[in-house]
Amino acid sequence: MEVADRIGRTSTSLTTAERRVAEVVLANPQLVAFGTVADLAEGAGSGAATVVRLATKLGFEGFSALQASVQQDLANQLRPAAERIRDPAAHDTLNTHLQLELGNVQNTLGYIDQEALADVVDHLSDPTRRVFVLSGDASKGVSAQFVGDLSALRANVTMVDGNDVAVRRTVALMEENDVLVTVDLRRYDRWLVDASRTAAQAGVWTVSIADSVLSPVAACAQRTLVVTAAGAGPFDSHVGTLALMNVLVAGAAIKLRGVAAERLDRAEAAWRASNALSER
Amino acid sequence: MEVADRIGRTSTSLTTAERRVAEVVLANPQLVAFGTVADLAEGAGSGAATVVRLATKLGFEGFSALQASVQQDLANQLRPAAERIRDPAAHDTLNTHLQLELGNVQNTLGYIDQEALADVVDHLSDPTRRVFVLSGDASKGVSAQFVGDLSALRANVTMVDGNDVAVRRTVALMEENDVLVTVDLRRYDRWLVDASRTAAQAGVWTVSIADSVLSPVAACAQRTLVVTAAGAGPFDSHVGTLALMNVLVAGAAIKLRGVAAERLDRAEAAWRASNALSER
DNA sequence: GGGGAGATGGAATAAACATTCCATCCACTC
DNA sequence: GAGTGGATGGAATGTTTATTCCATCTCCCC
Repeated sequence: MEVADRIGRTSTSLTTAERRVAEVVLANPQLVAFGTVADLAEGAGSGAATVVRLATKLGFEGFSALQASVQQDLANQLRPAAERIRDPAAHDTLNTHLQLELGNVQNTLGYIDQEALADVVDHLSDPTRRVFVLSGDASKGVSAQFVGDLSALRANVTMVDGNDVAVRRTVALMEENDVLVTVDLRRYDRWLVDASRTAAQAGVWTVSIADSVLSPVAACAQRTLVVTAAGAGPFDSHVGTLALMNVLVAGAAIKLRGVAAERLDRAEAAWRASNALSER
Repeated sequence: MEVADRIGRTSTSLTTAERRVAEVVLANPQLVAFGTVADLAEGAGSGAATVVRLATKLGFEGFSALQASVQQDLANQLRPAAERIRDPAAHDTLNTHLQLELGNVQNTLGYIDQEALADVVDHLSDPTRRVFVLSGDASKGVSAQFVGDLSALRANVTMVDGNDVAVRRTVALMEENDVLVTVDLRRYDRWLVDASRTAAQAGVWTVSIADSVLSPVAACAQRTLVVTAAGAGPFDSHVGTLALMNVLVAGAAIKLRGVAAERLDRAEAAWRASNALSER
């Protein structure tokens, strides 16, 4: 988007009112394309003159030129995606990734077992149960993301991590009422399979997030959620997995509404207090 | 489409010139939405008065009303899946997520600045440069995933983490030839902004992965990659971010082909040796 | 605390525009 | 072939809109 580029390049030299206008332009381009200077000014809570000043500062002849640019962008966006894809030297590699990742999300969320999903969400949002997450090396990052998000909603969510000994100890200490989430794809890590088997035998309720119902972890899990993880590079893509985790977190958030909201508020307050906030 | 309906209903009573105009309206709605009476008249090879007469004949107050109607239609078509989804009480929550995440991937990879992308990949795959990744709290997981994957391809990839002091020290020790990747969305963490600013001032080549070109980190970065992170739950979704990171990793893998392959082989060998592998 | 430079919004101005009116044209009828 | 009805485009008109200018305000520096 031409306008976004220009805003990015000019962003350091924008005044506060101009920045407000720029934000509206980015967030609500239709207001620029279809509206007038006054409309935009009102949307940004600024004067009309500021809008025009921003337009010229971005290198346009005036508001009208800015508007024309946004209109062209939108017109491009309106063209069917099929047409759009082939024209601008659509770097094949990028397009490959796009198709691949869209497929990962589509296949992961599209063919999910809804009953299993509901059951898993139920278990994850039961505050009397502790939740442990066990991840293969390749998916450690997304699993950490999952643990982080879920921790914001409820207590007692733990990433089982560290060396082999630490993992064994943690697993040995799990109880019947606990929930274990294992995340492991393709080349399965032996230690993870062992650990989850041990936990399952101890009566821990186990859900496996895997790339196949045939994965060794799935065998000893109460529920299995299958993800598609096709990657274009040397690694599997965890985009589908992360999308699934977002569904789980969102589901838990709904079930935990009261508790979760309070937790989020407290976290928010703490964040504000410790400054953190950097407006500008 | 409201306008199409009206044209269909009125079609029998249209004069030839009016019909010509109506055809242009249907075939090229952008001309109506973005253009003027004169534009449309020229497009249809008719006079301006005919255009206005058609508008009133269709039951609109005048051309302006017709234009507003077409604009609304287009705006609906344009509204990102994010918004379109939640308004009609579309209580198919899973489908909501699906559309949302597809939109995140589509918008993140679809509108990326290819030049910036190539430049970033170049820097990430330069083995003489050290790579540091600095992430906001909310995106720590996906960033860890990124660091993990990139580490498998090349040496000297570090997640800048720990307490405030540790971060400051690490940043202070960065050199001109280093690369800093910052990942921060919306409610920006102050310490991260500060740290990246410090690094940028020290001459470190910085790339910002952010949700807007106006993000404070983008302001002090050489390059900015913008991601779409619409979330249905209480948190932003990092699915688009992860997809982008996969593109970066895959790009680096290609550039680093020789070195990376050797590293991957060594890792593979180590993994096999320490057992790990559990075929079954 | 006082002075100055830049930022900001409101009002004046000029351009663009939709709308309306009217003269012309065309087709059809008697 | 002349007359009549509607259709059509060009020009006048009044409104909306972008633009420019300027007074006021705010923040920073001395």
